[in-house]
Amino acid sequence: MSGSVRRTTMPSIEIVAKEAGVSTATAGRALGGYGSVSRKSREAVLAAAERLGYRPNSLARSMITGLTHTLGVLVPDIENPFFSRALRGIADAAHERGWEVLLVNTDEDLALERKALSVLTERRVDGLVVAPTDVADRDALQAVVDAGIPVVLLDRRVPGLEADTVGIDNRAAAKDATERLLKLGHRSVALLTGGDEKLRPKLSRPGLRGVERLAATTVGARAAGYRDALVEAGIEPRPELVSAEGFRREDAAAATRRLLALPDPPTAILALDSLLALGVLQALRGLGLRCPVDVSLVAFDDADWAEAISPPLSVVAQPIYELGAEAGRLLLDRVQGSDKRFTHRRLPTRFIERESATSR
Amino acid sequence: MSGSVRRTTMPSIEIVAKEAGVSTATAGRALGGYGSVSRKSREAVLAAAERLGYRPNSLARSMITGLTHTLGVLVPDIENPFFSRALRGIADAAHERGWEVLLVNTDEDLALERKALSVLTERRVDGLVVAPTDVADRDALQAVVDAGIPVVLLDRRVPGLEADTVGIDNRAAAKDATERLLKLGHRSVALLTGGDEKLRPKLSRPGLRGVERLAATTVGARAAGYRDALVEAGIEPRPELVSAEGFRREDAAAATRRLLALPDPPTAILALDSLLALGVLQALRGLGLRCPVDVSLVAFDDADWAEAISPPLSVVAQPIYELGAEAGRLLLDRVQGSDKRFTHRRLPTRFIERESATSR
DNA sequence: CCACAGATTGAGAACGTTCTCACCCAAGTG
DNA sequence: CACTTGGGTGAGAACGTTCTCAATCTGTGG
Repeated sequence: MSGSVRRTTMPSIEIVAKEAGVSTATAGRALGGYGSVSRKSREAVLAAAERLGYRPNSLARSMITGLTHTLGVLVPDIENPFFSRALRGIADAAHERGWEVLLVNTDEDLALERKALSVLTERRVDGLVVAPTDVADRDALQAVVDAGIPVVLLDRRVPGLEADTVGIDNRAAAKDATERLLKLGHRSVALLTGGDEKLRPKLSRPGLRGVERLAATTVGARAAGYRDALVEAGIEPRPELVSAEGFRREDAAAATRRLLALPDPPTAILALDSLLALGVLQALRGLGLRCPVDVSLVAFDDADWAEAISPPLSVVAQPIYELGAEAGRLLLDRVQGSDKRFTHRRLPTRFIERESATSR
Repeated sequence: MSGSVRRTTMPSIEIVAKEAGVSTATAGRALGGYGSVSRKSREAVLAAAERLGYRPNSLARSMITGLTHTLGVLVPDIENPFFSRALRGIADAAHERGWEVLLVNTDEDLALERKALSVLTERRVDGLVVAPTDVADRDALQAVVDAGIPVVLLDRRVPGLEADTVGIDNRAAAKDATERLLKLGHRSVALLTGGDEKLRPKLSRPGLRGVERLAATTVGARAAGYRDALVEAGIEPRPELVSAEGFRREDAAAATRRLLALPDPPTAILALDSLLALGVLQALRGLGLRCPVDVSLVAFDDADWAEAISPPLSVVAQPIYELGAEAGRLLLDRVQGSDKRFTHRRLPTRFIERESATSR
């Protein structure tokens, strides 16, 4: 432990008891509101506490009760609007029932995620909401569960883990979005996954079983849905139209330029999150092309700017806040002793048609 | 305490010690890495710990050391990109030195802020980063400081509070932005503050001393800077061009429509945050007006979409991440015993000229 | 062999709560 | 009057660590 120890001067229950002329047991009862205390004692204790500026020490309380009233929350990137909105939902659900939130950014880094799980376990959080990194460490998560800390997974799933999950039906949502583009007459639709380059070959040419395995991750499930729509429409998926070249805006811009330079360029693009959509728009501007007249665009997530820009963006809106709130509620139910079977809750998405996708 | 008590089965140091055949004191030394332990004992203890899946209980540790290694963070709205980015800075600074972050959303609600301060005090956080609500409760904050918990204020200041503060020079930044619009030939520049309706009369007609008092809040300081620029340019400020009609996008859109319906409408608008700018853009679209040919626009904060939309938005960029990181570092310095005088750090802003503001 | 420094060890206190348990006492009951 | 009932009370254990301190062990130099 580095650093000098700061010793605060906050009075303990014992001091308050002495001041009030009663035992610590009675003072504890008066302050904690349990057991039975005479009116006289209670008033004496409360007055003494007020006078001394007594604040209960919740650490000591937690030692006894075995509850920290703290929920750990692990997200890859708090700056991502998806996670900050979901976090809001989690925090609200927690506060509503008297819990606080200990937040850790994992930065999409597996080592950090493992470290965080370890730290939060030592802090004895009552439960954990985890939005796992794409390659989440099943064993590390299972170890937490085995230690008696319930876990709820948000957005992404981890096969084989004993935990509740909350998310959307990614495959269906992506399929629906793709179908809408196809219905508008687009025959060559590109997919911007934002995923890692390593993922790309798997996304574009999954084997028969490959598609199923893919569907475990969020990106994978959406890619599978995109594929589903193409196949059902009798269109042969073209690997070069599936891009997994990074999740930053610049990556998406570069990917867009590459796509539009193809001999047979796409006439529509499906972006798997709103940051990627920004990259597309930026690239189009740079190329002197216009949306939707030259290229149609549909994105996941209804960012606050989606409605305000020109053209207003057509999006697949997820109930992000509700996802977080539901995860929080589910977790607190477990913490408070629910022994129900693990549930996997899929909340409905909503396609919001604006002006960025038109018929060809 | 509501809910049933979950009793985890995690082994304590005592169990580990027994398994290893040593005393709890020795086991503690071996596990904690303090004091001196023979190689043989240490190995026995570590092996036993591994076997039993021992995880130290940081609550018990905190009881003894007086340090929770936890920083409390109070923000009005975690969904606001400003705060989520600043939070990222705080969290990174904290993690770097081995601290965790307990996050509370105050929702711009004074009662919630007070409640949160109380809860975090009881949790014995080692320090607090607070982005106070506009009408922050000085006394509640001072009580925390008096209880021995150092506080660092982020973005907004609270006059008379014994705390470090980190932010930008709001008055100068707003003055600079306004001057740039004036230099482009605009003579009637509107200001969208996003503040509360109650604030408006104060903003538009501050008395001589009023300006000084105003400058204490972020919105107030920026309004003062806007005024400074006008006055220096010899332009009489027009109260009806200063809008404080709410901080949501729709509020800004409505305000814009009102402004442009004036007999002598503004030719340029300065929006005090990026969400308000979105409202302006949305209103312009609705009115069939174009930016910048019909109305110029400059906003605070370089949102991710600012560069990608049409036209790319000219902005006053704050070093948001650095503000958070600096607040975190300053706080940890205090926690670890720095007794320096309170500092008020102003980080530099940067005007990014893009295409939303042109000469008239 | 003895004295001594330094490493190693364990008993037990401490942190600030909640919980268990026995005890006291006043008020009722037969 | 003896006997129960139950609210009110305080002593002390418990939670799981770290810290203090005295005791024991080890090896070294004389």
